[in-house]
Amino acid sequence: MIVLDYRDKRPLNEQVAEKLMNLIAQGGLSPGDKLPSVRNMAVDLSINPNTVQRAYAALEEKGYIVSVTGRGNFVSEEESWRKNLRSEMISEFESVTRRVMTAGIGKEEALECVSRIYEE
Amino acid sequence: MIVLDYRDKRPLNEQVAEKLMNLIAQGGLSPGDKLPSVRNMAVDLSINPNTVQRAYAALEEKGYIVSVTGRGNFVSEEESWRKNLRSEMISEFESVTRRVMTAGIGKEEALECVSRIYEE
DNA sequence: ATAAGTGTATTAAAGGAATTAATACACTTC
DNA sequence: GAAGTGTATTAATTCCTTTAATACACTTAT
Repeated sequence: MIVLDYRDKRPLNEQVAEKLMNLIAQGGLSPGDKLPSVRNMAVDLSINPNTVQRAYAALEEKGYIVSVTGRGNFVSEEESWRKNLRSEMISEFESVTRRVMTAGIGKEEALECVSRIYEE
Repeated sequence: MIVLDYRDKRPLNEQVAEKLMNLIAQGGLSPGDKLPSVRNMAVDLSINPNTVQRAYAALEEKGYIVSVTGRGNFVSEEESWRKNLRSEMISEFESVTRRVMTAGIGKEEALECVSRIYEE
């Protein structure tokens, strides 16, 4: 389902959470879908169950999933995270755009770059 | 000259290097300018000289500054880092744009966002 | 009802990376 | 020569992540 990148220096729990979040955002996991159990995911990734648990807890806090004791973890309905995701993404996009501008990259070049990515 | 953000979880040396790099890229420090000495900067930020030294070493490796034993650290001529800065910025911009696209934000909205930032 | 599978919580140990600390040395400027 | 500079080294400390080993409450299936 997901693959860890051990060159990535960030904590494993953050990495797991981010990869699952991306999967959810991209529709690889749909609302209502059941995620692998904490223990299974741990075996799958060869990491500790506690680490998976932290990743899941972070996802639940952000509204991406819902945890139900005894049943499992399930992808939330879209309404609960779509808006949040949008504003987070846009905010980050604006911030990077400002730095790009400051670094001396022209407006035209920036616009072309965006267009190019969207055409890929 | 710069201010540390202790909510930022990244290492201090990286943070110092990045903030100085931004200052240089934005013209807050011009080619030839002398940076605070390792020891003075350490006192200024209330951190260890070794940490400052690491930040300066990273900046020198990327060509932003030149270190001269006995004299100090000086901002490099622009040619030595402008190209590098451009490619790094563009690479980061592309990466964020992909994520923005993945998150379901449309091309038009992204383009408008860029335009808006550049008009500010 | 019982067993297996689930989320959650707790405590302890281990490991690694960043930071501090204390020096030392070579060089430049005054 | 003294003071200020960059650089290097080694050790200790501190903090965070991860692992490990359990335990408990709940749900599902048999």
